[in-house]
Amino acid sequence: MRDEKGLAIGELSRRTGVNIETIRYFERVGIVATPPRTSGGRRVYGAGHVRALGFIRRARELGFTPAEVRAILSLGGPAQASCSEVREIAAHHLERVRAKMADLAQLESLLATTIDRCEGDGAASCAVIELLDQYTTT
Amino acid sequence: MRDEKGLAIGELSRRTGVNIETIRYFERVGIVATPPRTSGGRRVYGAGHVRALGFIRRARELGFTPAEVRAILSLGGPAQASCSEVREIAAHHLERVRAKMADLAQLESLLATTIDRCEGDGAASCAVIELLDQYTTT
DNA sequence: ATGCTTCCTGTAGCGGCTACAGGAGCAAGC
DNA sequence: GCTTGCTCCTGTAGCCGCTACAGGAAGCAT
Repeated sequence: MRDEKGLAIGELSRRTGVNIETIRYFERVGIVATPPRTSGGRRVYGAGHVRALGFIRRARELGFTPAEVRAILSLGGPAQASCSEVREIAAHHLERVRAKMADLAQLESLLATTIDRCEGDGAASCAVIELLDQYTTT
Repeated sequence: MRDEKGLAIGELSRRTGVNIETIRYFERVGIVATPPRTSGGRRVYGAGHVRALGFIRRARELGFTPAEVRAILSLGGPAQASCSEVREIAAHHLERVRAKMADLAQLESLLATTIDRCEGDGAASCAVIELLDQYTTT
């Protein structure tokens, strides 16, 4: 099984950095294609699987949600997916990233000024606690 | 039970916006104090609980992790927590927020330029797919 | 007493994995 | 051939932070 065209699951795991259990999990839930088996029942993976797993990993690193990854993979994966559809998914993702950035920026300034107020003087009340101690929805 | 000093769980839920099941869950896992009970076995909440739940909710809205919320509550909650300890937790949180912002900024520009490259020309290969299709760890 | 609402406990589900246990495949050494 | 030792197999249960349900009891108004 040292042929390029037949990897055992452990080897696939090593090459892609994806946990063995996770690979089987991906198969179970339909994220990756079910590989063929040896006569003894062991999974045999090919280059396509290596690519797909690497793809999944990369996409998750880039913050794509599992649902988005699924969507791209269901378009045929990196090999066949249509450029425009993938681009649309990425564009959505970009929007989300930007929204999150805006949220965080607001939060950052709120936290920073509050912490600063607290640090400045040793007044009776703690600005940070006050900040947290109001449950009216923002 | 219309006394200010004795709320049923439903009323507490309504006032704080925290799900009834979640309130009981918080009790089970030790996030909030176990309230006294009526003779019939029903939980009776007071102003302290209202405050604590509101506090938890607010802190979660502000992105504090459950562990951080727990930490602050274990300092005695909004009422007794020490200003400096709370401030330290908040400062850590602020750091994390800033780190995340930096990450997102990088991701944003990567996504934006990649999507843009793809949009520009109808070349053979899709820049977005190429971006995703490399599983070497960043 | 009868209904109606609220509350109680206990248990199971979600997603996205991860971690076992207990058994079988398989290659290599002797 | 047989044992050793690794990898792999299946199935199940655990993690977090909740949420949802079932089946029953409390409590209030009529």
